[in-house]
Amino acid sequence: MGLDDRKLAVLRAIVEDYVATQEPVGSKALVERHQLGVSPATVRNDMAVLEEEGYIRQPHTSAGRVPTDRGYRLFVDRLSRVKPLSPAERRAIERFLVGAVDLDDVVHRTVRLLAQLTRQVAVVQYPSLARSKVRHLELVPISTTRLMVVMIADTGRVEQRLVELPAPVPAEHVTDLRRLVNEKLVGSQLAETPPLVQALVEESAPHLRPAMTTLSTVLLETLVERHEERIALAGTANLTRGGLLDFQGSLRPILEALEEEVVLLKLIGETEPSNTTRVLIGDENEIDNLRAASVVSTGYGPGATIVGGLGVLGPTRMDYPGNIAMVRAVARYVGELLAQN
Amino acid sequence: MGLDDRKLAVLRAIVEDYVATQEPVGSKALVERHQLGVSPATVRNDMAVLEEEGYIRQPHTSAGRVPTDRGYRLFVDRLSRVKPLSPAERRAIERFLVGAVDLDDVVHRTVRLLAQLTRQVAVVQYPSLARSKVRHLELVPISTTRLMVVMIADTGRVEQRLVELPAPVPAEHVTDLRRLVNEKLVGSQLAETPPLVQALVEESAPHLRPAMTTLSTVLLETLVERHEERIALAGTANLTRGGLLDFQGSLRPILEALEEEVVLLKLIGETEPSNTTRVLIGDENEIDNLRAASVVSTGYGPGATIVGGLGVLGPTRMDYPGNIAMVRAVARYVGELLAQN
DNA sequence: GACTGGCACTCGCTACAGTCGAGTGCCAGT
DNA sequence: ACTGGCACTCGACTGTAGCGAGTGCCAGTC
Repeated sequence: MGLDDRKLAVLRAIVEDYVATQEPVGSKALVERHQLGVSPATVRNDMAVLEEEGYIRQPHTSAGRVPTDRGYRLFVDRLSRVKPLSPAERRAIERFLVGAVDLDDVVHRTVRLLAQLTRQVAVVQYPSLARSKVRHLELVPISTTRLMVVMIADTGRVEQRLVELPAPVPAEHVTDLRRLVNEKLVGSQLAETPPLVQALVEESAPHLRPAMTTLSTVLLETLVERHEERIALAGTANLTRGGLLDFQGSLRPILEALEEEVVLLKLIGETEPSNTTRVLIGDENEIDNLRAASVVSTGYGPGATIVGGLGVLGPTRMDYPGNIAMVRAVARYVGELLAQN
Repeated sequence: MGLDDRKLAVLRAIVEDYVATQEPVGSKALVERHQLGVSPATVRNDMAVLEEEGYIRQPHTSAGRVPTDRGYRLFVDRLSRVKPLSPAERRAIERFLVGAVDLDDVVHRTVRLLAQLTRQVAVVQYPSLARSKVRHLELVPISTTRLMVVMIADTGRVEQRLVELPAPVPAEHVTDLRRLVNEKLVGSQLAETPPLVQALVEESAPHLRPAMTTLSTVLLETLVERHEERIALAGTANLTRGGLLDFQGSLRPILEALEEEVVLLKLIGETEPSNTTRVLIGDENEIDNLRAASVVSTGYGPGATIVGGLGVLGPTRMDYPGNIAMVRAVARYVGELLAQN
């Protein structure tokens, strides 16, 4: 399988042209627009090889070539040149993110920014609770048998939940509970909380036992098990660009997938290695509904740690180098923002 | 202008058939499917009148008739018969809403339920802060110069915000601040808070003044002015049903509009009169992007008070009676749920 | 042996003509 | 006031033809 340099150059040219024009690209157009230094006929031969190897294909016999998922993959892995952000883009990022007052605010601004820059659907995961540390736990008595538990994480996330106590608990006891819970849990990673919470129940004085027991149940339930992850989404209108040519005519499956938090988490939440950008192209995607889409995602967080993921989703025919650059840049800025916190 | 009973019956039949089949309906089909008791020719005469009056129109000369926005309006106002929920639907509502642990949970379940029942896009506004009363304000010291303010509303909503203090404040002072703020504000409607907060600053002891001042600014800013309203959305995938025939072929403007919180609030947030369902049909909509859509919305809240709005959005060609019934039913159930709180 | 020019061929796209039929408007008759 | 009948309109569909982009292949050249 000789994929010499020129064949690779041809593939790169095909991808770039197709992404730009959205139309199958033929041999003649190719030599005109790129300095390949050979004749159309030669390019045709190369194309035949590329097709045989599965990197490109013909929509119909008398049409130009279009990259396959495999072609995009090769392009992303070996052929794309890094595309530096324009000063305007750089400025847009800075301007957009200053003045955020809130974690909510940061996340919302980020997701809108990403959608606007890439002109794709943007997804941002809130800092994962599992990766956060407890900064403070507040117990607010609502009535004698009701307690509002508020957990503040070091990433700025705040979760709250109402607790129904089995029996009335006087204010002093609440103070005790608050002290105990904070002593034990503050500073610990949420994912490692369960044994600590367990110990808390066992060690607590008899008169606090019942309250502490229900409290612990709720803590575990809310903070560790149940929908601990949140997601923000923006730019769905961008799916309609490219007039139904992408996504083989129906946005249905895409929109459906975007409504499932679980799916989105799978897409951008799994990004482990920092500094790396993950690119999923078409079929590589495990979610059936998204077989016609590509995802560019990365992790973000203060400094080198990663507390969540963010990324964009669009047609396989997307500007990979550009999107990768933007996703990276935005992730870096958000990380810095969180570090200042 | 004679719109006798039969003409109205004809209009109703046209609307019902068109909504069901999505195809222009002709005179012959009409008399076959409905017991109008007259011949197609007579119906044709009636149709001519209805068209002249602007209730229906012909997409092209040799096609059947289609209702206009005005026709739908008349249908909704005078012709539609209430459509009682099926037992299955009733059960679905109940099943869906029990087991909600949280306000967040209630809202999310509600919006998904609505989307599923109506097969349209569903929108639910979180209980409006402006209409809520303060139940408790908690001040959590994060460091000596940072305070987390947590506000718990009687509707179950919880808002928090970080405050940067101008100078370090010792723990005892925080306790004082907490007491003062709660004494003054608990139980008051949020919309009426500003003067109270103002008074709070003026009345506070000199040593608390600086802290109270910044605190008050943040309180006003977060709770009254800034994005006090939240919205949940579901069922956007339903827009793709009816295969691009609705919305004249492009979902673009609709999706764009749905991303703007402000727009959605305008749609469902304005619903004042309880017990009433508001129906906006096509052009009646003030938002240009939504000129091809209809909105059915109503207010909800515990008992007779209204704390927020909810509704559905879909093509003008929608099942108005059904959607009205469902929106109402869901609003009532959610109200009951909130009342139990 | 690699590249090139030339040529025959494929096939989707567009335009055009013709037919079909659903649906209409109108009118004379009951 | 309603009805049956009839001429008419016009979109949808079908089939044909011509165009042209693009290909594959082959013989020739460096």
